Amino acid sequence: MTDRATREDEWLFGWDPTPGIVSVWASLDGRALVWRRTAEGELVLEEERFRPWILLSSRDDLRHVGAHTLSIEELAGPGELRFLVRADDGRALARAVLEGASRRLGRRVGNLRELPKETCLALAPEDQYLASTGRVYFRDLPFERLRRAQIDLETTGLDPEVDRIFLVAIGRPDGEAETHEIDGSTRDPDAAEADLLERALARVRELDPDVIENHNLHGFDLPFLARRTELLDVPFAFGRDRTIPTSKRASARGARVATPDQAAHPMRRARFSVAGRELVDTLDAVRRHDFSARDLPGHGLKVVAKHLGLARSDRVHIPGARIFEVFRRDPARVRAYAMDDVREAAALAATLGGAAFALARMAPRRYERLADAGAATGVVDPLLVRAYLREREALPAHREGDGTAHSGAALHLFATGVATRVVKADVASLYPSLMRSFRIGPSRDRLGAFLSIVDRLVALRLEAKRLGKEAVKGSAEQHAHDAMSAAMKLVVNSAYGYLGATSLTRFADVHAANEVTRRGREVLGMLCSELEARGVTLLEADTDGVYFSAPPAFSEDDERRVVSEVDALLPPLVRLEFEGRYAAMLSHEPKNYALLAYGATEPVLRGVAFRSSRAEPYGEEFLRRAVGALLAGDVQGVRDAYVSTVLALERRELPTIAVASRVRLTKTPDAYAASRKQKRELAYEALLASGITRWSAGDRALVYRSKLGPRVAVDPDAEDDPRVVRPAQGSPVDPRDYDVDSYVRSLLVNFASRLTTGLDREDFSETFADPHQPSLFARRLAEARPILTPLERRAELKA
DNA sequence: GCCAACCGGGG
DNA sequence: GTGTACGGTTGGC
Repeated sequence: MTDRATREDEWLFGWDPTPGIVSVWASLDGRALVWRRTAEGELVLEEERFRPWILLSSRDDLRHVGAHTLSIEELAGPGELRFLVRADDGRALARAVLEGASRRLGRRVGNLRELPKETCLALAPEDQYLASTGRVYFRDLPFERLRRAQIDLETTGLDPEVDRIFLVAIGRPDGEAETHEIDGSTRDPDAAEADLLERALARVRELDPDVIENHNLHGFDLPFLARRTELLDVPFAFGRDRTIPTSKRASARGARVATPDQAAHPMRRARFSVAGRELVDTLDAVRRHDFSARDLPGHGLKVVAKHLGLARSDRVHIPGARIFEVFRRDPARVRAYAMDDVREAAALAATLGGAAFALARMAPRRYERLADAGAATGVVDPLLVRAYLREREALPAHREGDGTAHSGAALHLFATGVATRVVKADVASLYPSLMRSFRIGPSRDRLGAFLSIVDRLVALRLEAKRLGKEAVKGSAEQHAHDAMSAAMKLVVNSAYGYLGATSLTRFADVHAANEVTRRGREVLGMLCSELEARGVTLLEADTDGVYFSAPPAFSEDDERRVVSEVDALLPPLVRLEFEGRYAAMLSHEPKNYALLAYGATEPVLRGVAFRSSRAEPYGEEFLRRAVGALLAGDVQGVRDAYVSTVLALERRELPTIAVASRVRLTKTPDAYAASRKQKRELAYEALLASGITRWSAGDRALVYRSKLGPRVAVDPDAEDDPRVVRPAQGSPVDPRDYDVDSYVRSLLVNFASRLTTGLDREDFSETFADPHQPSLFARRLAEARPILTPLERRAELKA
């Protein structure tokens, strides 16, 4: 009997030591193609045999089958899926089960997936192979030894039915980039494009990468390439085994694909898959990263590369809609642009893709699947299935929820208005910590594998973080430790989601999930009252964090002291951390607030009440100034911001664009003409009144209210953007004919109103009084102070 | 104006 | 044989 620690290691990392696996392609006939990279870097292909297997809840459907064709093993324990059935050929195995089920049910059952999922578990062939052999990808193979390539298409537009591919950029395994482009001298554009696609695909096969990467690879490049090759009759083949065609696999975030039975499955989505290469989309890595980090300004390639410091400072920029037009004038510029793109995609894949790489060394699934799977269904569930199989323990059947509602986290708003000396404290990884501290796991997990996996991942993560810090900055070693840490974090944070996902995961347990949130609310409530007992004023608390205001006599050390005093009272493994301190906070509504950092003049605004794309620039600017002044305790400054904005409007000192709002046009001219009788819409009225009769759905415009009605303004920042509508030629660029009364009113109603909680009623009226009425209390505002109003304690449950 | 549905990306 | 959450934006009444 192996000891518990060794078994737990096997649950997490598998047990077969085969090194260097870079791709697996298995089929139900029991054949597995395994591509490996040797220590010398050479690629070898090994053709393996394995025994396909399924798990059944009953052996009844197999009574008719002779024992020599397949083997049935009854697993231990109370789990419903207790018969492990194996055969040399998985298709024969499926046929036997289906024949038995058809007899029993008196109707034809054509596919294992039609059987209720609580009676049958049948994995994809690769998953069967990896789970039963204990093999995993990339053992002893550092990320740097993977042979990676990137492929990026430049097209005339976004629709493969009508647009063409005119350039293909390829990032090579040696780190260089190259481009292939259409032969413009050819008469026949179809032949020219077909020739380009043939050359590009041949080049990919020649470079022979283990992994193909790009940003939105599965959402754009591959489906576009698939459709163009189909239309042009070019073989869409770039795998390592040309006898195996490029195939599709169902994937919720794949591209929509046409199915023969559109009526039955109208919205099928799929991703492409090829034998011998892993197709990895950096957009998945970006989304996964931002899911926990929440620090990215967007998920586009350029903006992420820049944010992570991966972009060359002089990289070429071309707006998407203009790429083809630029190519015709200046092809060298587009080549440089496309090569910058593949280099950034390669850097991004290396920086954020490490987590999936680390997961592929643990979970029994293909690397490309671990790169895009949700962590709960795609990583934790396969780990548990392999653990139960390894222990010869029956698996519990999938079970729908019993109707118990999933309860949520706590959200409290304790006070509104302006507070000073603000501290933010929060509990890191609250839910995993509670699960570990109180041993809350799925009730049907007889092996205790779930909590053991979470415990080990937390320990491994701490170790990886420590090693990452010790490693040389920027080294491959540091990268590997950081990736490991990111992968562990991902899985640990998904553990709670796993419990709650009753319709998705095998061991889901809504009662356990509710116990976690209940403990979470308890901890939040306790830390709030303990903080309050130490003399601070609570402002807002949400799930795992709290904002409070320290008394004037407190030093920063005192602030830190109360946080650590309260930390000491929390359950083991649950740690309250001091996260930050701010000079002031305007608390408006739950999750709508402004913070002023020490030494800063500009506040940080959070929540829909303070930021909206529809807000006109003059109002946003006013709000920034006014909130900044209010947070600094300068009520006269708020008044000054208001008066100067009103006067600037009245004197027409503000440019027209300052009062204009950005709108997106969704209706075509015809569609609006049809609906105009029922309802007039400001944006389209502005277009018509400005003499614009032609635009397309998806275009944008700057719209404002003039004295004579809605008008379109000229956007100087979008001068050569073809998707931004501009007024007829000859109209003034900045007419400043806006409707002053309307914008003065809007300033009060839509912007000044965000400051009501920070001032008492009289001060508010005084601050926002008509600038032309002489005040009766000229001196009052100099002495006015912002206010903070404690609310009756109210607790709300989040949905 | 309010709430539900949708989106996030790619040329 | 898949499946995030969340904050912001759009679109339908």
